[in-house]
Amino acid sequence: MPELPEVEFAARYLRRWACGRQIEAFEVGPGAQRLFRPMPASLLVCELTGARIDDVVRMGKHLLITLSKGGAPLGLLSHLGMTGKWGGVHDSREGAPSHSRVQVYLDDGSVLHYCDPRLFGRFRLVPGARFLEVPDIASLGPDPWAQGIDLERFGALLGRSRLPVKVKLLDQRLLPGVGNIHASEACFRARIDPRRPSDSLSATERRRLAKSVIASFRAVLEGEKGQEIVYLGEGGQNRFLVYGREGESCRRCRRGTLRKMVQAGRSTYFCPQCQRSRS
DNA sequence: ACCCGTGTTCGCTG
DNA sequence: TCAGCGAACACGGG
Repeated sequence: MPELPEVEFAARYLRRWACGRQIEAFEVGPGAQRLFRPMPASLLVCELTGARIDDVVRMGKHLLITLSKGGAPLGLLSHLGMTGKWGGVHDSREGAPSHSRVQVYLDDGSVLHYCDPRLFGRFRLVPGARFLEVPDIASLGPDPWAQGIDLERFGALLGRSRLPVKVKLLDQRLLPGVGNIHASEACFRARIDPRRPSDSLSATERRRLAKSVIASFRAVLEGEKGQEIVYLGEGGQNRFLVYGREGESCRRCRRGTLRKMVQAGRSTYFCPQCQRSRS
């Protein structure tokens, strides 16, 4: 489910559930070994058993669970892939949620379940506290939600690429946390044609795009009042402006019909009327 | 049955 | 060497 807002919710949820708790057991379900590659899951089980959870932070779409064991710091990176989700149950006698792949038994009797039907998520153990040196993390740009967007840097990176701007937005070195939904949403909010080459945007357009990314995140983060996030499908209604709305009339200009196209293998939604090449 | 997919990585090509 | 593309990953839902 995750782009930046969902991962932010997951971080808050985990923080509230597990901070200060000790891990009594860490179990990995059958078939879930691939979540830990290239490290054998058995090694993680060994390292994490008995560790105390200190904090949970988010960097782009990555979750970093910081722990300590015998006074030594330890980090567990969790990436939710496309279908990963964390959930807690108060009592270990409750049945596991569907597709629970990893179970973290805590010292208050509760259990955290990492659920991931497609197994696209990833875990990574980071010894010590040098989290920022992990290549996955080091290559990310500064987090746009936590740290704001550096327009200087944003402009320099866009100016160096001729990729369609919507495709470029998916590059996690730019604004980590932007995914396929918010890339479309941000282009729409900024009234920029998603096909425009990145280096063709004016300074004004780049500023508008940066603000639009934040606005798009904020719409989700403020819309769900800290509850369980419901994205598209299964009961949740579509709260996005263009994503998944092919064929509907544009809510802004009321003239255009929203279209769907494929860019670099991913769906892009846009309004051909108000996302024009100029201005 | 068939197609699609909120993410990332790998291998191939030009 | 590198930007760019498509496939692969694995499974549920429309």
